[in-house]
Amino acid sequence: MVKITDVARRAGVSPSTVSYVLSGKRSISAATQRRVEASIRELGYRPHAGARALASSRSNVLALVMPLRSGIHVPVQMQFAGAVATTARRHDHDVLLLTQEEGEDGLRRVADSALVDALIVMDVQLRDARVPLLRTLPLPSVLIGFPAEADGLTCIDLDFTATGESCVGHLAQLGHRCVALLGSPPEVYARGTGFAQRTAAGFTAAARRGGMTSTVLPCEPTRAAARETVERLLHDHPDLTGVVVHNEPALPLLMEAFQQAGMRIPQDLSVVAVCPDELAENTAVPVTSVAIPAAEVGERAVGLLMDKLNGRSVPDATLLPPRLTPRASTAPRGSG
Amino acid sequence: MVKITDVARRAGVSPSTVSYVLSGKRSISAATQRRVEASIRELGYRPHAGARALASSRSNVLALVMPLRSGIHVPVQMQFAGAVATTARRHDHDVLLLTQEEGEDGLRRVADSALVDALIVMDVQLRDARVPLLRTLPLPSVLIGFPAEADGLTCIDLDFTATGESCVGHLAQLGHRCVALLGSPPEVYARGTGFAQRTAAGFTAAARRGGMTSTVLPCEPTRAAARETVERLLHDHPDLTGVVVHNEPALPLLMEAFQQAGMRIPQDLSVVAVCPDELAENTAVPVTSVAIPAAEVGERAVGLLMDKLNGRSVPDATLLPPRLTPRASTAPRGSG
DNA sequence: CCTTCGAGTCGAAACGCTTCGACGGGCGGT
DNA sequence: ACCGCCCGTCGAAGCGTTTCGACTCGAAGG
Repeated sequence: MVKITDVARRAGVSPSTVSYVLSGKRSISAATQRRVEASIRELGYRPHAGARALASSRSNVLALVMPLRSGIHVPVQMQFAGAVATTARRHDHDVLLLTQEEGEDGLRRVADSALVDALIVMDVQLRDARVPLLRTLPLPSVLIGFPAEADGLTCIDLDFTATGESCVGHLAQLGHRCVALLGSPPEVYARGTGFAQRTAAGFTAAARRGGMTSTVLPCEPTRAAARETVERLLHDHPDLTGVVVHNEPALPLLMEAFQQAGMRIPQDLSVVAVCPDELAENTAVPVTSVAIPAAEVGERAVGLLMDKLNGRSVPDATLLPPRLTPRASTAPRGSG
Repeated sequence: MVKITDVARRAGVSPSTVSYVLSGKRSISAATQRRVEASIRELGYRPHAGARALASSRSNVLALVMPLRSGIHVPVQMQFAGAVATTARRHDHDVLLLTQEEGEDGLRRVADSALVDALIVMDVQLRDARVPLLRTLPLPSVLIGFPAEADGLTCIDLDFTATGESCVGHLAQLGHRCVALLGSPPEVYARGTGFAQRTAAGFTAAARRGGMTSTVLPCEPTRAAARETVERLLHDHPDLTGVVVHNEPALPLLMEAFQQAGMRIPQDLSVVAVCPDELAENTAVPVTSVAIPAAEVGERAVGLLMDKLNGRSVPDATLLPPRLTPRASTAPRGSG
């Protein structure tokens, strides 16, 4: 293994000088800098991560806590993780993957052992057991999603309230008066998952403001559940003309169920979804949708964390505005 | 921060004794052991990961290299990653997430800097640029998938050749004589992805052995591509009665396209898929399928790595046998 | 009864890096 | 011409573990 002393000897300087070239924490003459860099390159030197962490009490690793719970859409999570990983690298950090298998102890473990410098916590619940723990840990963290009590924590997410509102707004503009939200499986609501509840809240509030009739129904992502949900919905609300679907895997199933129930899309029923564009573009009828900007959330989350690590102050809450893309699944009421 | 000297003092022993209690590398009297463990517990001691890595030249972290390429099914990857993470923890290791963004340099970086002890490399191509590099690295590694030249490397995967054969076998048993394989998008074949090619090889060989007519066609996971592929297939092979689909996102699209082309499943056409059970059970007609045992692959991969790290010898190749689950999408030929 | 051995413990030397204080030499200000 | 400063560099002291010999017992073996 080539170490800093080897680099130093070859460049004719002391190890500390090499270190300063690497970190830029003291000024170094251009000539020395060049020699040291050449030496590093020629020897293929890489600082030993452990030694560095020990001496500097900075590991340059951040933990990504992915619960991998049921009922959440995996591709979105993955897109997010990918963005976190590549953005972290851009800031010279690596990413340690933590699943919820370990629970809160896992967080404490990596924090106490100084394995990581900071935490990114995904899939935050409204009453999340990890949140009080995060408050006590000496490490900076960023949450994806908002717990009920978010004060003092740095959180970021798509603005799901505005998302719900924006979907309703779109339908309202097209003249729809009776709308429904078909959401995540019941377990997701039961867990108190913020994004599900916020979408529902925004949806309901906007519908009420617009004087529209509205319902919210959870839905399992199975063919049978989709059919049953649709039947119940149409039975209870015969004048329904618009739905918002916030449940990726169920979206195609629900659309099919509506069509089999005799509702043509968009002639009889307008559909808006909260889902990735890729999915929205590949359903039987391309779906008007609001995408979750997973990549942007991931990037910004890392950015926030870096700011905190570097002592810069950051906003407590970052809400990304929804962007609705109209497609073929929505049309003015009565256009059939 | 509480350190090993604190623990030692409180237990009335030397730091080295604490270390030996922790590692079990020397025998310690039961009494001492108890006192040390109590001390650890009471102080909430966690060894500093960096210091440990420096002194022992073992970081207890392994790298998971996930390319995040296009055309591969994300949920399966994720299931795999989850299994790796939890299994690694069971062996007292953590997992560092590496995307392909960094390319081969990323591998070299984490290896040279001693950030990780070992590598798990996913989505291996037949001619993979990372493979020669892995040979030169001093770190043990396990590949998920098989490159063209696998000698000297430890690889594990579902036996895709047998999978292709098994699907054909199932169709043959039902009396089908003209079959097709609808596979991954062309880009996946173009990259020389082992699993795609092996399934095709097994499929074709088994069909030939059985005296069946067979075709292999790639397919993009879009509605339009699915329709076009199906039309072409039915035009070129009017006597087609069985298909194997090895392309998760395209599966529902293809089934729909077949039905719209007038082929009822399973009366006119039997369909076998290579996909997760969850997907197979939620298509319009539940699909006979071979699932990719992602969790098992992940677990075994970590197991192999641990064996290598501990100097145990391991088999070069591990091929998991396919398990075909019959469902409603396959029936004897001419049963309609 | 003396030697030998192993079990149990300790002290000290790494491990490879960062960082702090110090130092020499050139420069500008007076 | 002198003082004080800042720039660039160095040496040495850590950072918290692990691990290697060495040491002390008490027990087993001759």
